[in-house]
Amino acid sequence: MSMRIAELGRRSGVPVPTIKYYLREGLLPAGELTSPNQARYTDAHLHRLRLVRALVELGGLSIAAVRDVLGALDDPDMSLHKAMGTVSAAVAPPDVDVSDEVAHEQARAFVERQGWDCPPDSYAFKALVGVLTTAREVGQHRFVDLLDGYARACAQLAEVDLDYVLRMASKDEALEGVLLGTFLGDATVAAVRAMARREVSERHAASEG
Amino acid sequence: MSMRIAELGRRSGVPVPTIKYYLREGLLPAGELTSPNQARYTDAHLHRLRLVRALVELGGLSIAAVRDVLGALDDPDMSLHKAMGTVSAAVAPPDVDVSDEVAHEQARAFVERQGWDCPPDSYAFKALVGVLTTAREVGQHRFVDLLDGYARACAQLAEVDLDYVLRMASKDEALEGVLLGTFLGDATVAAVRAMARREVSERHAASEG
DNA sequence: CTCGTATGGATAGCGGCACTTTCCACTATC
DNA sequence: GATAGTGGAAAGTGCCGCTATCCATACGAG
Repeated sequence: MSMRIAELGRRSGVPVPTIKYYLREGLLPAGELTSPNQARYTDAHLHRLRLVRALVELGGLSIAAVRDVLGALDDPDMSLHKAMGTVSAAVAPPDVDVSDEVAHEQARAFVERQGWDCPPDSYAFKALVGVLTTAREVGQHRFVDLLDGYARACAQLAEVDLDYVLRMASKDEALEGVLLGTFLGDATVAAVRAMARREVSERHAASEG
Repeated sequence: MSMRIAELGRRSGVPVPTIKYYLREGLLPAGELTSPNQARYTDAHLHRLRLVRALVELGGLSIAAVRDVLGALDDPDMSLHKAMGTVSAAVAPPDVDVSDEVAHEQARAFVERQGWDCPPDSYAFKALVGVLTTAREVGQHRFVDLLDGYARACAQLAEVDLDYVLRMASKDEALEGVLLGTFLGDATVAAVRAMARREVSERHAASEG
């Protein structure tokens, strides 16, 4: 279905000037020009626009990060594996301090213990080192002991995620599934974790007396 | 140990003007005045300052949100339960759209299925509705099917977290543990999840051929 | 005692970012 | 032919997390 910019705005809930801004920033492909100052937009534009908003609002990504992620999505040579890396890069805070030797060693030992193959220059590894560094700085010296418990739960999460992606019909769909799965998944885990913690703590309080 | 503002800055790595800014914003209690323009700061200030940086940098909280969270920490009447609510509120994006009836029903049914007691006006519930709404908007209609799998993993995470907090000696320590556990935990889960996903997808690729 | 440096406190300024506003010549539509 | 909408460019806005500048005063080495 074809539409003009006003309808695109109405159907997405995004103000027209903002859509123009996204077009300018390359987050949205230009519409098909029918005359020098008239263009038509399709459902694909609407879909992409909703995707942008989801990344910005739910994922909290900057405009530049959204551009990177969408670029990966549009790249025909993009594998699922590489796409995950791009997403990790986009989510990661720009400056993680990786200089803490102890935290680095804790992370390395953890990865080894799990028998995982995660290179120290990957974003995931750096992110973990950053967290462990922070934990040490704020005096949570036992925090590192939680990692193995977390790993078991996360492995379970990964199985669930993989199953979801494998049900996708096309590669393009799977790519978008991975991308969204990461953001939606992180947000979902945060929410469900809060619910579960509440539940577990109440159960504990009840059993105490 | 007692120090002046320059040393506080040096030991925390935070510029002195920024510390002054935090003092102004009420994120850090004033030092003890020894004369009209001289004050002394203690290790408690240093600890608090590191906490603030962790919340800002790792948790991505705004200054106002940090103030709320720290206020909860300082409140002598604060229970672990209430503290969790405050933290959830601080992490939550300010404006979640909860008007999607279908998403709301999906969330309600999920909570009921789990046998959980999570009121629809809690931040966790609203956050989940927001995620499900977004999932629907971007066309991930099967995303809701992941919830039960996530719930099992999150329950496991919650057990691990609870165990960690129960080992804390004092209530104050436990409060700070809960607070930091939420932020550190979310960041850790994101990082470990990325590692695990990578691992699972590689294992799958290997078994395929 | 002196003099350079540091301090607390107040006020103003800055840079980045995600939009918004304004303008224009032009076009579709009523 | 009047009115509203359009693509495109450029400048402006508001917020936020600092950062810079000042000042009267206080410390601390010599």
